[in-house]
Amino acid sequence: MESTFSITELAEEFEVTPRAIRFYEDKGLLSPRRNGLTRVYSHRDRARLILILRGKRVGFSLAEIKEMLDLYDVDDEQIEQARYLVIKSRERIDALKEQRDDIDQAIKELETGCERAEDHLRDKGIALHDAVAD
Amino acid sequence: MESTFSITELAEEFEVTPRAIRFYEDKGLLSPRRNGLTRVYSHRDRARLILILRGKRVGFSLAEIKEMLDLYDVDDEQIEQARYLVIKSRERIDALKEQRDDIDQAIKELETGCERAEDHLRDKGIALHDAVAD
DNA sequence: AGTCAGGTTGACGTTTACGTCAACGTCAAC
DNA sequence: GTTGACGTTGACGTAAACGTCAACCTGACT
Repeated sequence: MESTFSITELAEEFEVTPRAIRFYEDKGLLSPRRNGLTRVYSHRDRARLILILRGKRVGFSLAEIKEMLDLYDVDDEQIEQARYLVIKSRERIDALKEQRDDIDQAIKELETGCERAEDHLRDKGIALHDAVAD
Repeated sequence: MESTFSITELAEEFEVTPRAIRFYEDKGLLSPRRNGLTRVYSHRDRARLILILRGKRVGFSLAEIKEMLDLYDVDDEQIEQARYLVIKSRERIDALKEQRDDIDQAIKELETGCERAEDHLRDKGIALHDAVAD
């Protein structure tokens, strides 16, 4: 079990490009050690990357993720960090629920329009089953 | 009941900016008549605008909306248009459902992380109710 | 010596749907 | 005759998160 990682190792493991990882560093989310110029990632760096990607999955911006990670560093007992995380998570959950409602609404609209179009087709000629995309 | 509209009238009615409406024209989604330079919108133009905004609401790109509108024009009995609409709508519905699943997944992840953080806070000191954002 | 795999730093390009000027026209009202 | 409301056309700016070069270095193998 290796104790350090190269940029492409991490990139492949998590299916992101090296460019993306460097980008996160640029934005202050990562700061791996260097061997000369080459980046060398510790397990801690790897853990941070996991947190970054998890944050992205649930819709946080890189800026928000950075704030959380920064708190995680400064805050010894992670009290502020935990509090911030709770607040932000609740905000995000609310936003996501709204987004989900919007999606449900959109699906309804689409289904209505779809049925109307199908009726129209049935009227003019029955060729619905031929409706395969090119 | 007026039979034509100015750009700001439409903009206000549908709560978009004139800039947006001109943008749609630029992209070929609208082509109002002109009185000199000034744009004059008919009921038909207004109807198209409604379709554009509905399309946007359900997540179609302007390019996709344009394709539908173009078909609507060419296609006399709207057969191709209806078929295209059905296909695209189904695609969109599928994509939206996936998106909704992603959101549900994200909410779950957030709730888990949230609970963990709350436990941590409860461990260290009870100050959860003070956790109001600034 | 050559050359390849892997790494590096800029720096500009991409996407979408507009926002935000600037500089100008025009028509009616005062 | 000038003010004001409303309109016009460019043209550049914006957001986020990278993609995509170019030009370079460096150590290992052949």
